[in-house]
Amino acid sequence: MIDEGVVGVAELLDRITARTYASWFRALADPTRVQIVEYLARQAQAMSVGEIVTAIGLAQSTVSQHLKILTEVRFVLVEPIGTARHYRINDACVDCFPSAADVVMGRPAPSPNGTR
Amino acid sequence: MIDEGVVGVAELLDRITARTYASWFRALADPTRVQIVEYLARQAQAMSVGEIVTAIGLAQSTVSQHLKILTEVRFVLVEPIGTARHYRINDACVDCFPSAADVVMGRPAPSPNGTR
DNA sequence: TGTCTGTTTCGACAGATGTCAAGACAGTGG
DNA sequence: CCACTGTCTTGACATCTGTCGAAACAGACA
Repeated sequence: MIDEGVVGVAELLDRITARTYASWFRALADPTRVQIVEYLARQAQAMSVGEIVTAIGLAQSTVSQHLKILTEVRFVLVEPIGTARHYRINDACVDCFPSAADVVMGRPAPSPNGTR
Repeated sequence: MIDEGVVGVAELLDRITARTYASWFRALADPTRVQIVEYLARQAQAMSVGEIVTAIGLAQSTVSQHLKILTEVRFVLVEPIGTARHYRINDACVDCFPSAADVVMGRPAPSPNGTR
């Protein structure tokens, strides 16, 4: 996809792709969001906002804002349950995100169905 | 009420660790820095600032600022050569960064000498 | 209907960030 | 010594970000 050019001319990662990767990294560029993601990743089931707020210890509007950011990049998924909303980690992103890190850091991306 | 679970305990990732991980992700939370890292990762040798500036196409002071950020988290290493400074990717971080991503995303970290 | 309850959105504010031009700084070579 | 060259630092500016309280919103239920 990146298409190594002809001679040693090292082309740049195109701006669109770079911006996409950056948006993924930016989603985890805040300690609170790191805690939220790591917390959700360790839960067997989806958690309500109230439970996450209790765990994190910040204002509910703040946590809601972080969850919005995390859902926009689809690191976490949301499912409405009655009047509540339950959030859970997106297993697909658990795979694709470290792979993106590999690519940016110059390592071959792991095979899709692969023996990672 | 929060803890001592009937169900899973689910402690939070401590703030210090979360802040450390977040600082790593933040270093790549900008498209320009993603391009710089990916560019350096594809180079066989260390590159001068001037070469990087040419590749990136932004002001020299801007690139210098980004390189400072990347060296602070040690994603990039610098070696002075005469009046110039050459930057290269830090292979150790090429390993540790995707591993950190694994941890945050709730996957077991790859083994240190691992068959990754 | 009206009132809970759980959640999102809004408005505000301090602080961080990305960018550039201009200036400072350190080797190198005349 | 002076000038040149490559790089870093500074100052300025607009924009973005994290946080909170307050307000808005929507489903459940009396």
